[in-house]
Amino acid sequence: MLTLTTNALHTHTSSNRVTPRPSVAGHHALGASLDIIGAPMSFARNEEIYGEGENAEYLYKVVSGGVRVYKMLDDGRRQIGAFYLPGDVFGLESGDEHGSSAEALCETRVLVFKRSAVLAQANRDSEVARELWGMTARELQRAQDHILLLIKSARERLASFLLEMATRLSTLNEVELPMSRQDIADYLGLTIETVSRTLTRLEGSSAIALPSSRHIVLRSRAVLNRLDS
Amino acid sequence: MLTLTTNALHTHTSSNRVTPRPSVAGHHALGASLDIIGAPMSFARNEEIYGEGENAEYLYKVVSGGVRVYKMLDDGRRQIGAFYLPGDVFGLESGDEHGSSAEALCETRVLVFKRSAVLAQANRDSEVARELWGMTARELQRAQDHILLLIKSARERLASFLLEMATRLSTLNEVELPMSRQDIADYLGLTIETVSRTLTRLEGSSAIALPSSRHIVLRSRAVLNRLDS
DNA sequence: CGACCATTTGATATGGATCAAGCGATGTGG
DNA sequence: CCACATCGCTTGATCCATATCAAATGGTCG
Repeated sequence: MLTLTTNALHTHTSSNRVTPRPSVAGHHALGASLDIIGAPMSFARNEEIYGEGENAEYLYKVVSGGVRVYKMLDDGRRQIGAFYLPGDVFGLESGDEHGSSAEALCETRVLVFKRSAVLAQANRDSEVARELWGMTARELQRAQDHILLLIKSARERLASFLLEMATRLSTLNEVELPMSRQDIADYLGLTIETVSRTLTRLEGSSAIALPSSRHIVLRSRAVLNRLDS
Repeated sequence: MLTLTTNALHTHTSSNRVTPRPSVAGHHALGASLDIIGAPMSFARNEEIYGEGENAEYLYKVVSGGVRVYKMLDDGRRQIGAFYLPGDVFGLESGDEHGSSAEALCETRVLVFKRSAVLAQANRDSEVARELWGMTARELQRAQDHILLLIKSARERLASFLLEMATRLSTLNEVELPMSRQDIADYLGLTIETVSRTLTRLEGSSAIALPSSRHIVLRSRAVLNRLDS
């Protein structure tokens, strides 16, 4: 397996607060692959990590917080293609430039890796190459699931979304959402009002509870799974 | 570059009419990669090429005709994830089983390749491995564009669709669609009636002409591009 | 406390879905 | 060769889910 681990310091393209850390010895070669070392870095809520069209010089792994990756349409509509949560790798493009923009959902720490270093490693080690391919394939899988989401009703989209978040945040029945209603709306292809109303109705049917707007309790996975369609 | 060419005979998993052909000597190693040989095969309109969940033993390249790849939701809704046209490769999955089903849009000829052979080749030749990764990346790109499509209005979706088809069929201003209105609807996340009405309206605004239902003339790319949003 | 931002709630509008019928092309059996 | 069934597509009438516009509420931070 390819493991992208903490470490070392590294300069990033822009004027961002880099938070270097002492080298941790805990990275190790695993099977045929070699770990690659990343520089820790922090982003404030809504801070841009990279922009669409920029040179894809780096690759990122979320340590804490969360990231939205999105595209804008000329008229201002925004489509969030994916959310990345702790443990997720993002920014891996096959072309030389980013096809989307990325921003931090909230105070977020990531590890930054030089794309060229990773690609060089892949050239030497076919296990690493396979792993990179696998990452792209999983992204494809995710995109295809997203397409399937977008043909469902608002209720179904929200149910799917909540179940997905619970799984990815690996919390059993409680979700602490790192993103706003607007982010959810732009991910699900809905308006903020529809998201809000739909959540309220899900609460009404006691599928979920909403102790606070970002904190959601999945009361009945059975119901949500059924709605998930 | 990895080139998947005609050739050889090969048995396919199921009882399909295989149309073997004499070996053509015209495959050649290109750069670091070696060509791989595929068996020609034909499928009738609406014939299944593979089903969701089946073992992904083969990989396909369209020679003529067209293919739809789709997923079904439990309640019968169908989402077409992609259309494949002459020159396109499909059926390449990272996992061992197909995530979608594939069917011929019309009488279709393909070349069939053993997945295991292609993967073995990729192991030997990192150029081939890179090419496979690139194919997956292009699929991802396509899926992301598809997501963007699904948040647009019906008119925009149709405009984008027609422009895409014209490009992919590499016809300047005329498109001979290989797929039905229902296929288009399931690709665009609309109903057949909306597709039909929207095309009629596009004709009304002289953005297109409809000499016959499958034959569409792009009268004004300017208008279509604008609608494309 | 007051300003600001995120979220909810309400009233109304609308694009696309649904239900239903008609139409033209294609094919089949008598 | 025609009568009729079938299929794919279009068109019409109506309905409904979600968008839009607008305002109220609540939570957070200086």
